[in-house]
Amino acid sequence: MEAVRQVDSAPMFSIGELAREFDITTRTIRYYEDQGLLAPIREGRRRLYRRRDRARLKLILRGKRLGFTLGEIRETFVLYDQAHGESRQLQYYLGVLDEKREQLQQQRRDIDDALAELEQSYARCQELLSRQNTDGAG
Amino acid sequence: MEAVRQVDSAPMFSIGELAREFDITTRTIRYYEDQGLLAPIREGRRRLYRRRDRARLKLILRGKRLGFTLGEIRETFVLYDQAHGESRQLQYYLGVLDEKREQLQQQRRDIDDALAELEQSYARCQELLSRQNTDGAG
DNA sequence: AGGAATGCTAACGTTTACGTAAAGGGAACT
DNA sequence: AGTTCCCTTTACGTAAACGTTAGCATTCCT
Repeated sequence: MEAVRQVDSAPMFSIGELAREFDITTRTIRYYEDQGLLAPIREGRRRLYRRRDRARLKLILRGKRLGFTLGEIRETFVLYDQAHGESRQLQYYLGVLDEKREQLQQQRRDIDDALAELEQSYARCQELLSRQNTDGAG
Repeated sequence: MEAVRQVDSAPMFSIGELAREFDITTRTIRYYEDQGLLAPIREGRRRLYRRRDRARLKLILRGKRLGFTLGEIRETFVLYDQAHGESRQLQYYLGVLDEKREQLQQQRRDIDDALAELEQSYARCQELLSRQNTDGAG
């Protein structure tokens, strides 16, 4: 047997499969669960990850690539899950989203700046090299 | 006297001034120096930061906003400072820059994805609210 | 001159995000 | 039956990035 599957044929994953797929350790995945970021179902003692668990893991890893802490990532999950209720909750959620958008846009500006500077360095570097190859050759 | 200045009128900053300007603690700034990221000059025991020290601090903070570690940031500084020499160094530097570009572009994709999802959540949230205001009123 | 503000070093404390054993259960291959 | 995987919990260890406290020197203000 390769992939763990349920009777209803909904795709399920073992912790090892996910670890291999995303190139992280099983320890890391368990730690995320410990921190309230994942909630796989159990088959006996074993963890079974559904599609949505796998999707959340993807979101966690993307968040990490962007420099967010696990705490920040968890908060977005909690908020998202709570955003199906009263008007006050929804209003609050909208505010949080506004802040997040601000932050992401700032990050994009930072990235664009960094990329621009990188290209300048790249060009200067190439110039130096081509000069060395031209007048340094004997 | 407000800003610390040298005889030659080159603008200099105290650690406190920089801390206030960038909304960080002096401890943080000293820590960056400890980690080899900053190298202010001394006037007796006191640190004096030149324009380039301030510029580096800006770069550090931008790097941090993008989720880079202080170690990664230091490496870019070291490489940049060394990139004025032999062909081999320059070649190596170009390779590093290629990797950095890859990474930054990945991050931009992540951000764009995150922003797109955020806008979807935003729209759904607003829809829910407008519905509540419409058929919930009476 | 006396106090407040600023700066210094040294050192211990703290949070985050895991790494790394240790000790064991259960299935499967030989 | 023995070994090999894969999974489990528990728990101690660790690197990074500062926070915090202590004790002391300067400098500014009044």
